[in-house]
Amino acid sequence: MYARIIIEYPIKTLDKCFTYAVPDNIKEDIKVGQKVLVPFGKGIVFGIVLELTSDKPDFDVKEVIRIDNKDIYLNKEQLELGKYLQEKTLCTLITAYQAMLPSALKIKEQKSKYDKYDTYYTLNKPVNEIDKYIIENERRAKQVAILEMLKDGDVLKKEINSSSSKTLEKLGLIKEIKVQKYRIDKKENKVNDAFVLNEEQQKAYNEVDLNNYNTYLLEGVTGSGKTEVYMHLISDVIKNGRTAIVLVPEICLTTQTVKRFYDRFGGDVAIFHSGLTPGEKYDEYQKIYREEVKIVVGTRSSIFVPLKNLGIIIIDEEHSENYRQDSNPRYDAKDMADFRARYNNCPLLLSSATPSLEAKARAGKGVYKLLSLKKRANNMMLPEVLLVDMVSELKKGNYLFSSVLKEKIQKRLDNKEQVILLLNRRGFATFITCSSCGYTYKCPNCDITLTYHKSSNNLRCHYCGYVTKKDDLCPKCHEDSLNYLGVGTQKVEQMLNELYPEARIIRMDQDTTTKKGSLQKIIDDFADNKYDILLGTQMISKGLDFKNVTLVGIINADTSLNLPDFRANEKTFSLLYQTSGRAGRDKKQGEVVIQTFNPDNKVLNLVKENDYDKFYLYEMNIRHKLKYPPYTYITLIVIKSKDYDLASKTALDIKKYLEPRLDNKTIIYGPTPASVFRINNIYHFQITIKYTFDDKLNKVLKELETNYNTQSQVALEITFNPARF
DNA sequence: AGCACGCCGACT
DNA sequence: GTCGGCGTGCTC
Repeated sequence: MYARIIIEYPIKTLDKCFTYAVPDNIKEDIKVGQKVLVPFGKGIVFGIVLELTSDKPDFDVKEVIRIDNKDIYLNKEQLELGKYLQEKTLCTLITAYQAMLPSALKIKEQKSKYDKYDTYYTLNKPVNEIDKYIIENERRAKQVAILEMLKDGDVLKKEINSSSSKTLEKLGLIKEIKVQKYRIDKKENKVNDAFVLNEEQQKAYNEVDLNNYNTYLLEGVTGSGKTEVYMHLISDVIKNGRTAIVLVPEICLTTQTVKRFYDRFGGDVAIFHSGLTPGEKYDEYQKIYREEVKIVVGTRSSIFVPLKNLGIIIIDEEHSENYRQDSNPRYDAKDMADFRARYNNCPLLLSSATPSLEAKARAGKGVYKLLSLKKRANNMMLPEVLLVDMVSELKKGNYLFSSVLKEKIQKRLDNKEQVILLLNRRGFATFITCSSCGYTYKCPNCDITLTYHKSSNNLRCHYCGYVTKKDDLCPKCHEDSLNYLGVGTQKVEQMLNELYPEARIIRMDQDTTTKKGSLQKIIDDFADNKYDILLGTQMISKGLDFKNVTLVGIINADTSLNLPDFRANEKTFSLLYQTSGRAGRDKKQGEVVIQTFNPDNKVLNLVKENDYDKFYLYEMNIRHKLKYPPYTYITLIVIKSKDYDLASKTALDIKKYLEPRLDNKTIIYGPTPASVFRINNIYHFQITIKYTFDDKLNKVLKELETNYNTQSQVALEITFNPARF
């Protein structure tokens, strides 16, 4: 028998099968999808078996050394999904398979053993013998107590470990056993079927055909109870003996959503997100392999879990950029979900209050089936939105907070209600500029404006980590005119403290949430009313459900509008609309204050109207005129090199290479310096390809990669459908 | 990725 | 004359 194997090195030239002989001693155990150890060149490497065959090759072969772990392997569906991923993103096959596995199972040398065990004591003799011993040794109270306990069931060794237990062990009456312990253990199954869907939810639920592949777009206003619809569908799927995957953007996971799934489905649920340790992920994976769980709730990479017989895939907050991975392999979890839904002939449900224009357009064309929830589940009105003109506020001397917002915050504090404040800081951070000569600090490696950190009085590059200290005088003109420009959450927090010394304020941003569990703690504390004001960046916009929040303030609505990105409007609308949706989720009516320097801006006014459909039509019109997605597709090629001339020359060469080979309706833009031109002294050029239909593209780009990506001084990076550029 | 083979510059 | 630079090519 021979095995066709791909090996662990993610190199274009090794992206093919190598044939090895299978020795007799592992013939019985070897399976397609397994991780094996093989000799390769001078050394020994890991690989994955892709095919087993009896055909003798016409060249000499080496033998497979051993199977790495016969219980862990990629199943047939995963193997095919990996090939699809390779095809979609032009990565190597091994890269695709690596991406599908949690770090503990990756195809490489494993540093540690991940299985975790608890040691228990258990009876080692029949009960009548034990009873006999108890009667004969009545006065040995401790020993008797232990035996009586063990008669009722095994007990953790550490709870009863003593000289008495050791004696009993020596006598052979009791013994130790090891039981694998899951790091996350949710045994209790508090199935709560009591929740009844309202009319709209019921209608959406009825529309979903669980027995066939179809893609649905569930468009539901904030607070309309989309999760309840998922739960009911999943409940049916499980009753039919099938399984479910629910994808959520990172932030939603640490929050109430997961709790709701546990409350509803208990031990049937496994979770996956970046906050888990490798050991925890390993354990969750074990539960799936052993078919102990039926539902996986997790972030992007959870789409690869080896759940068998999928009955539904749900993608919550469908519009989120987080479903696209922006490092290799640059896949879109939605594509992967589509593959798996087809493979398992089950529905794919995309869901959002502000669907991506792509999804909404497909729903409009009937490619997706549209389900809508227009009312909030509690029948509350959507919050009332107020736009405040900051130009005139600035004249009154109100820099960060308008008088309206200040007044409304005070009112909430008086009423013991809570406030959420959003600091929209995308592409906008605290930086230092000289008001005399205009000097700004930039990173010497990356051409990026350095961000000022007040606590350490230094400046940092957020791309490469470069740090320098702030001067007292401007390094260029030597005037004492170095000022802050832009605001960070720390600055806003400081101002809030001055304005409302009695208010309890909690900040939620990168700085305060990096530690494991700290995000969860902030959310829990705020939900418990331990704070009055939650101040945060974009991360507060999604999925959070605090009943006592009646006011949402958006401090600077404009920053994301000015992004150099064709999706700036879409991102802004989604961010503001979703953030507004955090207000008034219970019995009290919510209010939203949006501060802007462009009060006439169309997008902001559509947020004010709470009207996604109008926004959709408005934005589609722009996209149509400018030939942007969803009317076209975009593919981005980034050319990177330490050598400026080489990078720019290669970029030009590539353009010349592509022009005659692509469809003549396809447009090639560039090369231009990439939005971040220099990172860590590596120069970035980019070429943008815009097309509606080009069946040659994938093939041509594949050839391009093989032709150009072998030069070690230049690297190519191809992204289909980039989230941003 | 690693390693070997191979053809041109400054050195004990 | 040799040591060693890293460019090209191969690994079942």
